Amino acid sequence: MPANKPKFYLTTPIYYTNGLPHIGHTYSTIVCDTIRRYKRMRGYDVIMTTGTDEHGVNVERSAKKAGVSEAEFVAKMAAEWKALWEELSIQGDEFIRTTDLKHAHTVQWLFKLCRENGFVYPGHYTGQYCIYDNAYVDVKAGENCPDCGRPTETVTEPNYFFKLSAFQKPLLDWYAKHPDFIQPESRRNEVLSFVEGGLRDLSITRTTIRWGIPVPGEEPHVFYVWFDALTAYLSAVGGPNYEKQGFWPADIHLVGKEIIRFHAVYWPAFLMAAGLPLPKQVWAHGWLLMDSAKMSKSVGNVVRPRPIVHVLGMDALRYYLLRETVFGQDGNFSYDALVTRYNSDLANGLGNLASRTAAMVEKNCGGKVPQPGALQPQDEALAKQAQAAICEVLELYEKLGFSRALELIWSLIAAADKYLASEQPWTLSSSDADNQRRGTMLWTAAEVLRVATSLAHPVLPESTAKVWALLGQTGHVSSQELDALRWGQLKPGTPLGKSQSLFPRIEKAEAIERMEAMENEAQKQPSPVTAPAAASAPVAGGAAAAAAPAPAEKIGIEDFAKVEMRVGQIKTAERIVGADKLLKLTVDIGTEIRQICAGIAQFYEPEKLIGRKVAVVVNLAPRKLRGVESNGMIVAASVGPEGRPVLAGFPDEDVEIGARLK
RNA sequence: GCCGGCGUAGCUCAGUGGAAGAGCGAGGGUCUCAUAAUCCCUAGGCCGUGGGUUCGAUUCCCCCCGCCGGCACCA
Repeated sequence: MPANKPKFYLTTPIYYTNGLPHIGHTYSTIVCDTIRRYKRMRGYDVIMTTGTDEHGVNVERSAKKAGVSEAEFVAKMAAEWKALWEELSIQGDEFIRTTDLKHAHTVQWLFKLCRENGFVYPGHYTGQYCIYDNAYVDVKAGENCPDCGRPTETVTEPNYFFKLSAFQKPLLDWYAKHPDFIQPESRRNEVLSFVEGGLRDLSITRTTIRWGIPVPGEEPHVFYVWFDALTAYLSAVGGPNYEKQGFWPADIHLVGKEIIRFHAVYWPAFLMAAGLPLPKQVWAHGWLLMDSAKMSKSVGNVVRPRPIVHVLGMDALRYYLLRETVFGQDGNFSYDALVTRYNSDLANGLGNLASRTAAMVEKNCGGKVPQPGALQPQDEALAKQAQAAICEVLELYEKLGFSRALELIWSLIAAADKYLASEQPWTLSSSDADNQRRGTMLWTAAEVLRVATSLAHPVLPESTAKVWALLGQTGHVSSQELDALRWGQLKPGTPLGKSQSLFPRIEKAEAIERMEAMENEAQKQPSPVTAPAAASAPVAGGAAAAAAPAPAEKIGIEDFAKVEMRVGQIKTAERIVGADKLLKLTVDIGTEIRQICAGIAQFYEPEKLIGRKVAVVVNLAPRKLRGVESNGMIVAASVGPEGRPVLAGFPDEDVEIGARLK
C-alpha cells in the first residue's frame, strides 16, 4: 500500500449491548460498509470502526439477572454482535469495545485534557434517570421515561460537570463555518435551533454506577455513558496517539437520527474543550419503520437480518436497504417490498442479463468474449449511456445518494435488455458478417455487465464478485479502481467463467413465509445472556406476551402512605393555549375544588371529561405549568410506547367524592 | 404554541415558471438468447383546498386542511 493514499475514517454508532442487533442497526452498519467499499475502490486508505458500548447500570442489572459477571455478560454480547457482522461479511476494520483497556485510557486522557483546560467542575446532580435509555430524563419522581415509557429512578449524586454552556458560541461558529458538518439539512436546522436555545452543563461522571471506567484519583466516580461511548471513535484510531495513525479526525460519523445531538453537540464540545480536531461530518440517517411505527423491542415489531439473509441472501438485504429508501429519510420496511425488489431488480434485472449474455457467448462465441466490429448508432448510444452512468453514479455515491445511484445503474441494465431485444443477436446466421455483428452485440452487452458490476460492487459485494468471475475478469472486482473505469475496457478473447444462477427467482408468498417463520423461531429462543428487561417482544401476530418493564424498587407501606389519593370529580375542563398536551381542570375533591393540569389533551376531549370521577393525588406540591397553577395530579395508566394516558376511574360502582384511596 | 418539512398515477417516489414523469403492481400483446425472464402498448393523476403574482403555476407568494420531524409541554 502506498503511503500517500488519502486516508478516510468512518464510524457506525457504538451499539449499546442491551440487546441483539435488529435490522435498524444492520442498516447503519451496512451503509457504512458500503461507503467503506466504495471509498476503497476510489483509492482511499479506509478505516471503518464499529463496536459495542458496554458500560452502565443496565448492563450491571442484566448481568446480575443472567447470573454472570458484567465482564462475562458483555463479552458474550459483544461476541454476538461481532458474529452477525461477520456473517454479513462486514469487516469493521476496528471493532472497539468500551471495556477495552485502550479505550479506558483514551477516556481518562480526554477527561484530563478537558479538566486542565478548565471545562470540568465538581457539583451535584439530582434527577430522574432512565436506566433503559441511559439518560437523565426531564420528568418528576415516579414518572415514566417519556421516550420508552418505562419507570425512571431518582438519583442524587456528586459528580463532575462538563461546561457545555461555554460552547454555545464556539459550536454555532463551527456550524456556520462548516455548513456540511451536519447532514441532512433538516437535522442541521434542528441542531442549530437546539443550540441556539441555550446549553446546560452536562454531568459526565457518576458515583452510583460501579460498572464503568474509573475517573483517575476520583473513585468511586466513573464516566457517564456518553462521555465514555463517544470517545470510542477516538480510541479506535490511536487514542492519545491518534496523530501517529493519521485517521483522526473522522470523515463521517454515521448515526441514527435519534442520537444526532450527542454527536453533533456534545461530542464536538468535548473535543473543543480538549483542544482536539473535530470530525468532518455527522450524518444522521432515518429510521426503518414497520407499518409506520418505529421498530423497537418494547413495541415488538423487530425484524432481524438473519432470516432475510438466509432466504434471499446478504446482497438482497443490502440492495433493498439502500435502494428502497432515500438515504437520510425514514423508510418503510416490509417483507413484501423486499421480495418484490429481489425478484424484479435482482433476479429479472441483473441476474437475468448476466445469464442471457453468458449463454449466448457460450453458444456462439466459443465461451470467449467476442471481438466487437464496426459500431452502429445503437451500440454507440448504449456506450454513451454507460459512460455517463459511470460519472453520475460516482457523484451520487459521493453524496451518499445510494437510491439514485442504484436507480441509474439499473436503468443501464434495462437499456442493455432493451438493446438485446431490438438487436436480436439470436436471429443472426453463422455467416461472417452476421458473426461479426453478433460479436459486437454480445461484447456490448458483456461490457454493460462489467461496468454495472463495478459500479454496484460496494452495494452488492457477493454477487458482483460472481459476475466478475463469470465475465472471466482477473483479480477481484473490489480491487478495481473506479476512477479508472471507462467504457471499452473489456478485453476480447477473455474466456468466460462458469455460469451460475445469481438470484434464483422465488415465490413471494413462500419467501415471506420462510422469513417470518425463522423470525418467530428466533424470538422464542432468547439469547442466553439476554436479560428479561431487554428481551424482545414478538412481531405482530406472534403468540408470546410483550416484555414487561422491570418492576420499580420495593417500598414499605409507610412510603405508600405518604401519598394521599382521593376520589375527585371533574367540574370543568379546557385546553391551555400554547400547550398541546395540557388540559386545565377543576376538580372537586370533597373538601375543596382544586385546579389541576393534566397532560392528557391529546387523548381526551375536555367536554367529555366533565362529571367524570377520577383518582387524584392531593398532597403533591403545587406547580406552575405553562404559567397555569396545578395543585395535584390526576392518576392515569401510561399505555404503550407513546405513554398514552388512560384515566383511572370507578366505572362499576359509585363512590363518594373525597374518599381516600388506600 | 414556536421552528422546519411534506401532501404528484393503486403503491413507493422523482421533477420543472410554458404541452404532467419513473419504478413496481394491474390489463393486453411480442420474442425465445435468458432465472415462465426480456421487450412493446395501455393505465387516464382538478400535481391537498382556496386565493394571489404572471401572458401562463404542479413549480413563486399567502391562507386553510391533513401528515411528519425538532423544541417547548406531560406533576
